[in-house]
Amino acid sequence: MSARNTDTKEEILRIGKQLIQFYGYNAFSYADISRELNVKNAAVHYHFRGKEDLLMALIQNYIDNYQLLAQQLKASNLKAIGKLDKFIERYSMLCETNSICIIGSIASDFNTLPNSVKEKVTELINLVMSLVEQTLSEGKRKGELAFTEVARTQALLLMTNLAAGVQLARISGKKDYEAIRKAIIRQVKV
Amino acid sequence: MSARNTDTKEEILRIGKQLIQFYGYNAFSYADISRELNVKNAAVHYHFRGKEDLLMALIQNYIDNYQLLAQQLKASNLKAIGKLDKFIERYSMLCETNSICIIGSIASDFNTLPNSVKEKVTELINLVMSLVEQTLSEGKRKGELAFTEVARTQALLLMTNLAAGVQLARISGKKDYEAIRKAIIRQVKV
DNA sequence: AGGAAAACTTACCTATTAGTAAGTTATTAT
DNA sequence: ATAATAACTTACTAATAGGTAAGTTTTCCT
Repeated sequence: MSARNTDTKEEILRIGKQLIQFYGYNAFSYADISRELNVKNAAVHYHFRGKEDLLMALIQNYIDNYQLLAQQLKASNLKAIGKLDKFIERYSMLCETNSICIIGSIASDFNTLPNSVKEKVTELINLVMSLVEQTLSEGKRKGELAFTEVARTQALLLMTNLAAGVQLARISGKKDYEAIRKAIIRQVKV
Repeated sequence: MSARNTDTKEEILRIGKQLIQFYGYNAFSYADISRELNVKNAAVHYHFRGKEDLLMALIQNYIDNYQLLAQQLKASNLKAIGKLDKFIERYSMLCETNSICIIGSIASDFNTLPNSVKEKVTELINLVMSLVEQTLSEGKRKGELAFTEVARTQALLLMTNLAAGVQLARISGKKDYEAIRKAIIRQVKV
């Protein structure tokens, strides 16, 4: 038999993330994951009892990841624009692969999800929103950014531009995403 | 037997639209429709051979609807802000029922759809985008609106704010949508 | 009134989905 | 070395999905 893969669990998460961002939560199955990993679907169930548990772990992964980003940005000596760039870059990468952000993907399927997942998504949204909002308001305070809306509203505008930007890019092309990306920066530049 | 319903086809479209906006394309089945209509699922297949055909008809419905709106706005003597309001109102109504726009819903499932549907969605997007873009540029020309981006980019920003706005509202609440809606207007007001 | 066409129902089918119970193999700790 | 545990596979479910063929009922047209 082939050598045992000790990080199947992480591989499942990696593939699950890819699938949800490319096809959507209700459009992929455990069979898709097990096929790509060359294991049986029961192996996926071993690591994540049900699809709901996998989704929960996936969202938690995102939360951990954004918490890490928040720390890194705090520790860095980047200006506000640089910090926003680091954030926006993630969406640009999604766009490259015709994928959409997990928040947008889940938002579409939101009404089919159990409450536990809904709450976890809310946690993720709150984290991302406060990261963007703080970056914006701190940047404004330091004179590195300029905008007229309150920081929270400006963060909402920025977030929705990005989230729907990658969605739209799938349909009408990547140039539209690029136009949005540049306009976002112009909106907050001094 | 009960009286025959002669507009089953339109009812199917109505319910299908509701389901796709509330649950998403890959999360509803013909059984959901037939149950609500008190017919058998074969009856749904009689009117729309397959799910793909139903989706096509649904998108065509939207196209017709937006073409009508474009005509109505052209024929009206509303100012640009008033025209935008008519457009935005549609999203506000979606938000009220925890629904999202069909474009956002389909964008999430885009990579699972056959090419015929993809092309039809592109047609819809182009129509909506040109409606918004024209309203914006005409408003600017008449001095009723003011913004610094080119009209096409401003339309992209507005569209993405709305599309993701209703998505976000599902998760973080309707107040966020309201904040976005008001900010959109401020962005283009003279 | 009678026939054609429309609008269904009945009764299937096949594929897939999420999931489980029980057994097997490999790894680790003692 | 061995027992426990982790990481699987084998071999199933039951439910649902999307779909079809053939028959029945209703409506429309003449």
